[in-house]
Amino acid sequence: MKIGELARLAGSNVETIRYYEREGLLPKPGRSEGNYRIYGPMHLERLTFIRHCRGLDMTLDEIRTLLHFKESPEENCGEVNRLLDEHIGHVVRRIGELQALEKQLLELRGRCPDERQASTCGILEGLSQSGINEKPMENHIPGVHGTALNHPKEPE
Amino acid sequence: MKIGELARLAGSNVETIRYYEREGLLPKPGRSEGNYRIYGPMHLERLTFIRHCRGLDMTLDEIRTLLHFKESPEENCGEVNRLLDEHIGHVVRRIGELQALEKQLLELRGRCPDERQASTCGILEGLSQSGINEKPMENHIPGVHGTALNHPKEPE
DNA sequence: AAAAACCCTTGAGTCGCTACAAGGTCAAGC
DNA sequence: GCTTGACCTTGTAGCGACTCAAGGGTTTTT
Repeated sequence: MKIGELARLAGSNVETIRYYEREGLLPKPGRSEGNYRIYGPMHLERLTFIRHCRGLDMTLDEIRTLLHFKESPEENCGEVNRLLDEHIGHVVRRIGELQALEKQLLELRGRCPDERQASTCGILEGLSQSGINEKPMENHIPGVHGTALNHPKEPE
Repeated sequence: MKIGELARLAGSNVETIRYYEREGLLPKPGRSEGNYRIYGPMHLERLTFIRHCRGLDMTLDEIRTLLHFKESPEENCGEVNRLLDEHIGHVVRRIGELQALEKQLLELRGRCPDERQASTCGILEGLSQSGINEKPMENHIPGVHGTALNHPKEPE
């Protein structure tokens, strides 16, 4: 199958597949006469695996590790377990951080219950004051904006 | 005051301040004879405001909007309230997503309670199967890895 | 045979910074 | 007066995980 079909089947998109190839996550497929990438079922399985992992918010590096174990069935999977435990720890910590953030935001929101002149808006006032705790973040779970799974865009 | 002192007072760092200036979030300060940026108290207040907002995981675009209202005290602050409500919505949604993610990860982890050969590891097996829901994410709150507030690095 | 749809490569852009390089400026100490 | 070292300047490259655009070639459909 060609790259477009693979993308459809895996719910991915074409650029992402080529990106994974560049990154060494997907093996380079064979080429057709016209220099098109030709994929087989194992490519689909591997891509699906990767997308599942990304769906679980793992980094490409973590996924690389997991793929290594998939390819070395005789090895001990203890590291897989550890990787997952650590990842779960990140998620749990991130949830806690976001809950603290939510509390702060709700408190801030409460300072301006109605619409008024910006000069007397309690929210803007609150943001100018101190007391907002900045917390260091040493894990790899992003903040509030962004980076979700990117899905192939819907036809319009 | 010069940029280094401003950075210290705001708990930011020098490069970030110059970056905000380039991005139009901080007004260009005056310059000294030696072409140094010279800041006043209002710059400090403004930078502090920005850092607070970043501490609440707002994007620079959202912050731009809020700054606009700070500068137009006669305007109605309804949009400020809406912006905050929307932002809270993002956070709440993201928490829900991460909780679902945690559940999935725990389930997955349960499939391999001990260390064994990778070929029989229930985790790797689970990741190869379908059934992992990829959810579209239209808000701007990142997933599990990364993007926290960047803090000036500690002296070692 | 022509048009549409697909594919190719290359390179740049996204966000919010961080960090480095190469150099200019300035106050203090010897 | 000269060096040291802190501070400043501009400019550039890098992070992660893609995404998109330009400018072609190939295949499929009409």
